Amino acid sequence: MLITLDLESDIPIYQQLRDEIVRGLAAKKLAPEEGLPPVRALAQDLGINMHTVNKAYNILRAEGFIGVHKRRGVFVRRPEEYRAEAAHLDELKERLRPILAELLCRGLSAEEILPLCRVVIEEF
Amino acid sequence: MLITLDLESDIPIYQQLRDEIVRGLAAKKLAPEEGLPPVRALAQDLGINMHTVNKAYNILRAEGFIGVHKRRGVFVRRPEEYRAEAAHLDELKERLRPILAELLCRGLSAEEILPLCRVVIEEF
DNA sequence: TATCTGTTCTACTTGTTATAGAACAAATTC
DNA sequence: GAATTTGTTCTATAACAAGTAGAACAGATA
Repeated sequence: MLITLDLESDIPIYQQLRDEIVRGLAAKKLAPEEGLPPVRALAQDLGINMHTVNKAYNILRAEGFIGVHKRRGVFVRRPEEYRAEAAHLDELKERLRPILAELLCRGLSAEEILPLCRVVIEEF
Repeated sequence: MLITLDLESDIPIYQQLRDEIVRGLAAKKLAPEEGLPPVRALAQDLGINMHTVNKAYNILRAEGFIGVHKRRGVFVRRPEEYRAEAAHLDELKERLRPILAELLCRGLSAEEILPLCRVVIEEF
């Protein structure tokens, strides 16, 4: 799976890495039980620090997306294990709100925004 | 217009304030040409520092939403002056992507996600 | 036993966030 | 003209986050 980072971005590297892996899950480019690279190897690959990769992995684990075995390393959990619950939906709606607000007040209608969302979804 | 801030949040105060004002625009609770409170008064009202308000105002101005007169203060620009252009749409799609990806990989289909977006839009 | 895994620890640098106070320039009001 | 109100700019400080670095640890496995 290809991971792209922008080291110039004002989005933290660990956040970008976390987002890229979630994107891989959405696009089904990461299968359940599949192993992710060791923190040291991935850090080397991406040209970043081991601790930065570790931070991304820890967030993903806290979010339920991955699990950790000592020695076997990090692996993707099964989708049943991180299905959306009410709390997730609330938090995701909170994060959607400011973006949708900006689209609205920049003159787009709901009938223009929803197809735009569909396009983004279908790009995965 | 009511502005709510969460000083405990990990989202910076100036960002929350900026988002609240954009939300006010989306909800049409802020009319074009309407004046916003002076930085000192709003800071006092919200219990935050003047420079924090000023930072939010500067972001909003850079984004085209507000204008500044010396002495008359800060005012809302007309919607024609900040209509979405291609660059805006690209940036907003980028910001939507990780959220929609998370909804997808947590098991929601496009047919569940789009109505959810509609609900958020209709709450303004 | 040796090795590979994530984890934890200290340490340091850099940049961001938020606060504070002072002073400035422009525009308006008296 | 003088005083006032506006955003702006400056210096300063404290707290925190991000990223890097190196070392050491504990568990699992070959």
